[in-house]
Amino acid sequence: MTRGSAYDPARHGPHRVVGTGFHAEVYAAVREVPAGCVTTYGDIATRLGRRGVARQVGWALAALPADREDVPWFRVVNASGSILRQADGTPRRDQSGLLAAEGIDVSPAGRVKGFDTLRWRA
DNA sequence: CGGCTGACGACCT
DNA sequence: GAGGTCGCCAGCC
Repeated sequence: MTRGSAYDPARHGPHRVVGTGFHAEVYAAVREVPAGCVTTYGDIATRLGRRGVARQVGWALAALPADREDVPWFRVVNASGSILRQADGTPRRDQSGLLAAEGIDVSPAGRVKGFDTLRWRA
């Protein structure tokens, strides 16, 4: 992300509404995920009728402003059931903590315990 | 218009 | 499980 392809508040500002309807579609889909469940980027993409665009879903969530607390982004994990982590292992946001608040355990390695049974599909 | 980057995923070794 | 490859496509330069 050397040239601002990903969401960068320093460049775009926290209030900038990025893109067209795509982001809104993603956010709407994520809001449908019930508390205590998890889903994947790929599932969101499929739910939007855009199978295979999991990457764009991730892009949209990366652009999610911090004040959008109505979007439970932390319930979205990758297809392996792993949560967000930076290269150094420090979470960019406390995803495991937010999940724990809903009764979802995350292993030290960053994987949702019982992912297969907690996984929610539309 | 061309090139580049990804909070990804399926598949292969 | 751990790595590498390729495809996906929106947004920015």
